[in-house]
Amino acid sequence: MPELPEVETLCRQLQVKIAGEVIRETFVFDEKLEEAGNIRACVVCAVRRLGKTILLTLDDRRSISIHLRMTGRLFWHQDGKRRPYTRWRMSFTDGDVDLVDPRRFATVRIISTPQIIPRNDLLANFDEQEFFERQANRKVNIKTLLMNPEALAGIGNIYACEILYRTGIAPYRRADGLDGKEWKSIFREARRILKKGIEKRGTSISDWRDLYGCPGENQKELKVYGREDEKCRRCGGVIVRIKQGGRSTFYCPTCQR
DNA sequence: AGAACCGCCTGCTTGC
DNA sequence: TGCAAGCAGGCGGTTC
Repeated sequence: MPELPEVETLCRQLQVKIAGEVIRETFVFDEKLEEAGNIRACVVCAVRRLGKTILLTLDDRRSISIHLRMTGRLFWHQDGKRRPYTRWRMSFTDGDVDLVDPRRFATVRIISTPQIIPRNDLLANFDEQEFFERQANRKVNIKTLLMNPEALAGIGNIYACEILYRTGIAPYRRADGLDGKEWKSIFREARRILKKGIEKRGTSISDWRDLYGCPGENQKELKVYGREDEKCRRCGGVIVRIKQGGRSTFYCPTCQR
């Protein structure tokens, strides 16, 4: 599933491919995405990432806001064909960008270009002070907080598990029980892991593919996610899986306290 | 106010 | 083998 590194990978590829280009037309193949039709002859001025949202700024003060949720993918092609589960299309002079999404969770909205950029993105203009004021004293468990898009942008289940493993913090710890040193290590490791994920062009554990259909390489870097009952690479203990807020959390009970 | 839970979706896995 | 039930999960909305 696309998280920050996957979306960043797509944005970089889109930047090269469509920034400055004209959207000739958009096509809707799923009535849920109806509002994303009728874009005609608009220039894509900029490609930006806001957390896991892809923002295409147009030349008419509007933006196309794309969120891939679980199984959404963007796919560049020049054959004009419609692959299975294609829900929406942007047509350019020399090719198309298709939204392919089997489960139909992905959203495409046409919005006024936002002027205020949130400051909860660890890889952008992160506001640490605001984070401590508004998030660090909450009673939720740290795993759930890491995944909360209001608290931190772009971190989903896979990267949340990996970040906590690398910091040695148990996922069930309450956010308000963490000390300054632990928060520091969360920020540091989160940045490191997310950057690594971008370098590796994302985690293709299930169906993630980039704009050209290529898998990423980051799945080889995973230490806990999807490794229930397997050995911890650090201590040799067994990785366990628990449920938090309806979602699977993987962690090492020995290394994470 | 803030934490927990629900619903949207559908392909894949599991169990009988 | 075949079919139904269960599972996966981001996140906005609702409920507790």
